[in-house]
Amino acid sequence: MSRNSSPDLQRFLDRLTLRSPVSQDARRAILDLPVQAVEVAANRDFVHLGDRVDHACLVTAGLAGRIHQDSDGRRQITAIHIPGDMADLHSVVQPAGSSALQALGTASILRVPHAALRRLAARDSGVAEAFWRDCAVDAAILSQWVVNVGRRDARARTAHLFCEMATRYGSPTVNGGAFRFPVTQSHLADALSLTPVHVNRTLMGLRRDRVLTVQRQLVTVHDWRALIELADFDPGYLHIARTHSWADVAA
Amino acid sequence: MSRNSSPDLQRFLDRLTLRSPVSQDARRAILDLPVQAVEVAANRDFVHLGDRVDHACLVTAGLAGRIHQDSDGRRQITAIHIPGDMADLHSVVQPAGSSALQALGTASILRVPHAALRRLAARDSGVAEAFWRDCAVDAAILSQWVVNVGRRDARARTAHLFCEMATRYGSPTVNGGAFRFPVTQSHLADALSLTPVHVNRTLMGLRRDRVLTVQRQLVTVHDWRALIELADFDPGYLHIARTHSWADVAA
DNA sequence: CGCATATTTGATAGATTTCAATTTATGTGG
DNA sequence: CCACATAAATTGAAATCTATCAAATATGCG
Repeated sequence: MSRNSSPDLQRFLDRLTLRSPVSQDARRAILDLPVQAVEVAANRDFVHLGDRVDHACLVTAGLAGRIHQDSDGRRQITAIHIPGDMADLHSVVQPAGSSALQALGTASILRVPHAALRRLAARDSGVAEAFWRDCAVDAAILSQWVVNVGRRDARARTAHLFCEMATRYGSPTVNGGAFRFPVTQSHLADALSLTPVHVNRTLMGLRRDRVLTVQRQLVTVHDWRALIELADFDPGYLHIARTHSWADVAA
Repeated sequence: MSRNSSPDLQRFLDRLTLRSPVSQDARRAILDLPVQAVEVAANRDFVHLGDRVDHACLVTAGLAGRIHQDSDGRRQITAIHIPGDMADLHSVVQPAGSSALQALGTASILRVPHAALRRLAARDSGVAEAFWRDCAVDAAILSQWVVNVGRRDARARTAHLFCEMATRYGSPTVNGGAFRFPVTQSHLADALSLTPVHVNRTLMGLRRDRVLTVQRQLVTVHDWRALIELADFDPGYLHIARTHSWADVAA
């Protein structure tokens, strides 16, 4: 277990600070958190179904998905985590998970012991609140996924996922409308509750209509306005306070 | 704003205690929480979309639903809360909601000021953890809803909702397989991402096959084993520690 | 180059929606 | 207690979206 004020912990702290005030002491403590680096091969679980874990997983590279699987083998991804996300911060208060975490493509993880996180939260109620708040945002995202999967057709659903991911990645402000999103169409199908075949057709439709293109793992949005309109997307639930930039884009 | 050690706060405390250890001091403090009672007419929002609230809502009678509505007017319920649930405990750390809370049928609510809840959580890290944990369970339920809506057909989906609600109500242990669930088929449709017409047909199918009957607002389960099997239901995610009784039923 | 994985294509089947109408419950005032 | 108004549940037929199955093509990688 190493202690390193790595850029990875810094990124986690930045994410936290985006939504909650964090004291100077707490910042230092977070950057000093003990961590253990783990590399995970593509489509490998790094938290298994039913495991009782004693650490949370900070994604530092690649993507992590929360995977549910029913007894007939049907898969459903209920969350996608990007670098800087603590994929299972909630495990601090609920170590026995009812789902697995899997690398979508190769991924790098930093294990952070629950003990250290708890100690931090117990000592500083501001940190406890910040952690709780981040979990609340994850829950808000989950609500949107229910709406997405439940009430939008394949096209709108797909558009909405791309809107969400773009916003979380910091696009379009960052790269002028393109962002790397290293998932396969099968992963998308698992996240969108569609079949891979239908994802393919939906993506082709979006390309045909000059809304966006997905090539390799690069998503290029040609028409943000159309995409947002299609998805009926309102970024408020992400609490990223970047709404203004969206307004710019959609204006 | 009255202070009453009402049975309603007691029920909330019981729910909390089910999942987290709560100190004697904290128990007293919770029962002493200031509250304001509100009656809500059927299908009326008591927390409006976009509202910034300064209190959380404890359901004391009836049912509360978290409602999302897209720009085309399609409705989706993303959570159903029963008496004893704090329907928006997360609002303590995230007062600006992206969804509304609505009474499904007439409901009674107790408003609990955020200020009082925060004060409690800040003073006692055990309480903070208990609150956080309850939110984590709500999120786990939400995950299951994504799976439900995304990957199960109408019949399994409906069965799963009834399993969840039965477990949360404390059935089948309590009433030998029957529980009051005062929602209309339209409400069910909104929760299950189906049309009211299809909910109706699905319920009739379940009745025909002697799995369960819904009459008025009473759900009577005739064949728990079949229901659980249909739903592919595993109650672990609810963290109610009542699994043993399910085993009895399903044995 | 050749294998494994990912994407694309076509045809058909099925589940659920949609629309429109009817019947049945539920509650209320006379 | 009945008559009425309203909401809820039920029914039928047609339309639509998405799944399923099977196969072909493309792509990445050793």
